[in-house]
Amino acid sequence: MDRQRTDKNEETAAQGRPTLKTLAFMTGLGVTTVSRALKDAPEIGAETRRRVQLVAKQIGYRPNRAGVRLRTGRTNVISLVLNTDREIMSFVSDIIYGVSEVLAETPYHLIVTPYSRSQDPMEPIRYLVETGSADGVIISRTQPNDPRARYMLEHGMPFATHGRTDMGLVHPYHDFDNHVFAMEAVRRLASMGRRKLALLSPPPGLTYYGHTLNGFADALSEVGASEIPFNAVSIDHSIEQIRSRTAQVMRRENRPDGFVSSAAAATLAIVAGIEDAGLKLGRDVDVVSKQSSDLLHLFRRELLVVNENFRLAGSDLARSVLGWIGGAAPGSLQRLVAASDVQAFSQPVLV
Amino acid sequence: MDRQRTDKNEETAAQGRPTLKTLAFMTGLGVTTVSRALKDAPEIGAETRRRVQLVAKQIGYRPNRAGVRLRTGRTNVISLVLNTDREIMSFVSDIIYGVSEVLAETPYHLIVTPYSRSQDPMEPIRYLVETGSADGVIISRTQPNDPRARYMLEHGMPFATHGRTDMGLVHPYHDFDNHVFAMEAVRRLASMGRRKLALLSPPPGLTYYGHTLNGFADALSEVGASEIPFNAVSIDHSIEQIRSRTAQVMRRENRPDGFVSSAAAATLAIVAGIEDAGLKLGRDVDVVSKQSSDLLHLFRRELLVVNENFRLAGSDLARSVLGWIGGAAPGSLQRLVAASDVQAFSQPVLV
DNA sequence: TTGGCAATCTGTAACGTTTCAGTGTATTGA
DNA sequence: TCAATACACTGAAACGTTACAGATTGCCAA
Repeated sequence: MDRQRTDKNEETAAQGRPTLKTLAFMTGLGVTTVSRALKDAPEIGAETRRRVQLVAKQIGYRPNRAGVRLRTGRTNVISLVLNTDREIMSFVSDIIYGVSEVLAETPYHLIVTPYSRSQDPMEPIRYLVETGSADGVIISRTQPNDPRARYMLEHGMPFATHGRTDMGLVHPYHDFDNHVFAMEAVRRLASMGRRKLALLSPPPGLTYYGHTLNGFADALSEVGASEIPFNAVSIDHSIEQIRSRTAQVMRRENRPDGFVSSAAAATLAIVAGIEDAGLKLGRDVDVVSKQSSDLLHLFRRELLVVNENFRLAGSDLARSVLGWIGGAAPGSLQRLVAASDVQAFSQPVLV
Repeated sequence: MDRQRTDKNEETAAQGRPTLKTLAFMTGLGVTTVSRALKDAPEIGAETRRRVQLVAKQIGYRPNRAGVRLRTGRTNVISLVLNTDREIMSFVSDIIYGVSEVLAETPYHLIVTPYSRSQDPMEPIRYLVETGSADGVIISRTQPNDPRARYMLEHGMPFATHGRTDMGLVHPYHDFDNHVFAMEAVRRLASMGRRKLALLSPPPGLTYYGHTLNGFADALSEVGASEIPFNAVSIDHSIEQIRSRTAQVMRRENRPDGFVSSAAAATLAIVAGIEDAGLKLGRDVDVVSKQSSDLLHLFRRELLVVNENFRLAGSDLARSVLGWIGGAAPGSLQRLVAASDVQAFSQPVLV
């Protein structure tokens, strides 16, 4: 009996990666005690606890994720659900960086769960919930009535949304105040004497489409400017579509003298369209655009910009999900980021 | 005995997610048989196999990842290792999309493993290998003598690199032919009468830095043009640094009349610098740039571009790692993508 | 008839972890 | 002195899967 036990432990100790059994053998304790000692359980003697933790650190013990997951059901995984064709480029990497930054200090891994044109957006969510592949989920392209959020709430899956919902259900979110953005943009254009404004909106259906539209409309009436309809396209459309539609609109009699654009890439297309029509940015028309990296001023110095920080969004979303998992009230994990002021180009300090 | 068994199975069947035990109970077979039947093992009767697979599909059975992982050591995970501050923006999302696209059709999940300024690039690699957190790894920012590749090769971890190494070791890679890119760029500039060329290179240290430099030099001597040194900056530098360095160089007596740029964002800075110096793109100087999305022509129509497809890189890298895991020879999983021709702006068809 | 063999199927153990239900020993209160 | 109790620790079982080593059956050759 004693011999067999010794054999078994030596066998274990000889293996590559240390496990609880290895630690138990080295400390002369039972596996249970070691497990408890590592998580600071109260019924373990202070000295034993220290000893175990010391040995664990020395030999570089790391709990086996599969073992923990099988036993507890906890995956230590946060899933970021992404639309792989619609999402605007640099946006995604920033969010991923932000999320990673937060998860790096935790035992959590980030898994990217994609879905594409053909698929129901619910599919990856159902997969995650049904298979229990993650402890928490981050979604974007949030809708006012978002079936994904409702589903996860019903199934007890912690999540955070990039953008708000409007279903009377409470859950963590991170959102940029697009209402204020649109208002400030309009006010700025108005202050420059622009009176006929067009909006290149977010994709209809998403929550911030409404916020943007309302802000735009509110400010229009505030400053007494009027809207030139431009709603056949949104920032989800292709560069070429936006460009040609802009050119079309700019060739009309009653053309806009100001644009508000919800995305930087789309702004490039708007400007191209303006110039296709033979008009000049800054003289015939001004454009206020959101951007997530500071590049638009290089493009045309006449552009007016408002910065939206997606890296911040990512880290915020990650913290929110972790908070919910950790037992915080979902209602306390909501954040609406104020839109910064509209910025014009200022000559950089040359070295 | 019989009663106990029945109880146990009924208990199981009542649970949320179906397991092999559930299937065993429903089919009246043993757990082992069910497991074998699902993976088309030869010693299972044809009818039994069909029956088990039918029931499994009906009740939506999905193998528990933790169970499989614990038992077999296989994680069904591919890890994409990313530098979270240096990587150029849109580049990353494209790669992720490409990888996802391939993994979506497999049982593999994609986990993003970040590392940042402060860290040793080896750290995430060691973590992955030591903890066995992934079955395969994708790395970028590859160096001629890359310790990460060597380490993974030594430890039997399948991987693929974005960019080649030059250590005499064979492993899968995906690379864009930057030698040809640089040559074609120089040739194009030469054909336009440009004779004094500057190169905004990739970061020194990375393998494709050398490829680019060599291609640039080779073509210079071929066409009899000369180089204006511009090697105090690389595409890893900040937009502002590149911009001011460019302006500096352009104000010199012996200024370049042509640029070759290895990245689109950097090209924006180069053009800004050129204009800061009071010169005009297309008249005083021409610029050939790589780009990964078709936006540079919107920026300045005089720009000449070569497209590099990072989404393709991603899917290629994913396929390579899977191939290696699946037993293919690593030497057969290498791909060098030819650089496409230099493209000038052509008026788009307006709708 | 019998031994052998192929064709199917099955129970048990193990992967590493945590939880449950203890076990043994010293300390306390009366 | 004895029971009660706090303290420190422990083995066994379970999570879901696969591999190993059988078990049962029918069939065929000798």
